[in-house]
Amino acid sequence: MDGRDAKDTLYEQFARIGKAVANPKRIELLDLLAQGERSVEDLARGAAMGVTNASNHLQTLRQARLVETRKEGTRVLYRLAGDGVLRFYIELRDLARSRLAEVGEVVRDYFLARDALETVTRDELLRLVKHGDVAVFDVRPREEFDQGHIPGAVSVPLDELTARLRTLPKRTEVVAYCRGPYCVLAPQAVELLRSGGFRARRLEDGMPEWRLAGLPVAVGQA
Amino acid sequence: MDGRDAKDTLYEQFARIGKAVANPKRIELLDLLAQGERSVEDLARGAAMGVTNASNHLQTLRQARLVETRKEGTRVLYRLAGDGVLRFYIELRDLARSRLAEVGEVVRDYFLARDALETVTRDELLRLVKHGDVAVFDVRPREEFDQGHIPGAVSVPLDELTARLRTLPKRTEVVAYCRGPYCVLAPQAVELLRSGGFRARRLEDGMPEWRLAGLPVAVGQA
DNA sequence: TCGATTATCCAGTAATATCTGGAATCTTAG
DNA sequence: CTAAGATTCCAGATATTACTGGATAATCGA
Repeated sequence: MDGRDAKDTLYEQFARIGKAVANPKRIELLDLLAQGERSVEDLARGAAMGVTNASNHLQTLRQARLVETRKEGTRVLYRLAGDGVLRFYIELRDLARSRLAEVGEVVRDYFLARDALETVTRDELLRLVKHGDVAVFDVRPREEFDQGHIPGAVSVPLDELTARLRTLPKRTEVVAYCRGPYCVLAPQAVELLRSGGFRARRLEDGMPEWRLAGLPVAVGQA
Repeated sequence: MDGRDAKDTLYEQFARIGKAVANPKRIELLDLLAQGERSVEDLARGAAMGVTNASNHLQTLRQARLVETRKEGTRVLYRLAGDGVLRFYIELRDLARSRLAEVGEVVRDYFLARDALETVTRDELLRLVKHGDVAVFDVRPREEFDQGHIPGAVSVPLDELTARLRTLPKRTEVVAYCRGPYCVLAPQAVELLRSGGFRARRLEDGMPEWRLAGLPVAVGQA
């Protein structure tokens, strides 16, 4: 075994991971999977692509050992292959953050302007929940809520929010959270709540980061 | 701005980072740059490729903002663009670690069998140095030592080690370190030292990890 | 067992990446 | 100002990747 050959093999293994995240669609799939396991068709719909194509990308991710599968009846459920993958994805995302400053104004505003809305850190939220001072809204789709949510949070998908406002006492403070820092659901929810006269903030990031921080997670329907 | 367009742009930015590390040679360049800044020709030699090719890869890395440049006379010096890049690289490397178990026995042994040799953690080494109980050997090339090394360490490139052994008291314990967990310099040094009758161990990882952990770094010739 | 549903496999095509040599650019030494 | 050295730009051949649509395999409910 030559030193050069060994090195080549080593860096080739590293590059396998790199190749897996060299495609925007595959990253979007990883982002969806960070919320919990999902079927191929579901993922294809979520990432706006054909089922065949989604299946192909998922195969690629599986060969790189970033995702794992489980069969349930006629469907194949994909999930992230461990927390290491999530840590890696978050590191990638944070590193790419500075690049967003370069792309068009429009995109920048779409994702970054929301930082202006006041956010709550995980620790703050924990404290608030413990004192019972706030209502915590999980504004993701209900299936994602069921797969894991912050204990004490209630599932309020965005399209049900308006209806829910009518039964909510005006003086309640609300903290909304969703998939992560680039998810637009929580910011939209906060906007809706504020225009309805409520005090509302959003969690600075989302469910995956909460779980990765080792904080408690509740599973199943509330 | 449509939500789909915005998402596409977002994930495209993430994928730019992915594409940058989708090639084994580029990863090897990053690995070299983790030790400090180097010129194009130097990097090309270190990664065993043509200068033109190396320059191309470095351009790619620069466009992804993973590296930055500085001109010095007729040469261009490349360096990592901040600690975020190093953190990302380390996360990638750790994630790829499990894949090494799949490749041939030969490669696995070349890099992983060395784990059998007893290692020292960073905290242990700090304590040992403070008590003055050990000699710390930096077995990387001298240029890398000059760009940053553990305070109190002496530069002993591998090819000078044998000569150095003659002036070393037999009862001295030595801790050797090099570029990182996949670098073969320190393990080879330990082997040499032991076969010469010395007590020797190696640091579990290398200089970049030491620096990233916020531990003190000395610059310049000892 | 049969039809419906879900996922994967299998070409074929368009697009992209990699590597190589030679030419062009820039900087310093003399 | 000129020559030499270092780096980048450019053009090409080759290989790899991304996506599409049709065919195939696996599973479930009736």
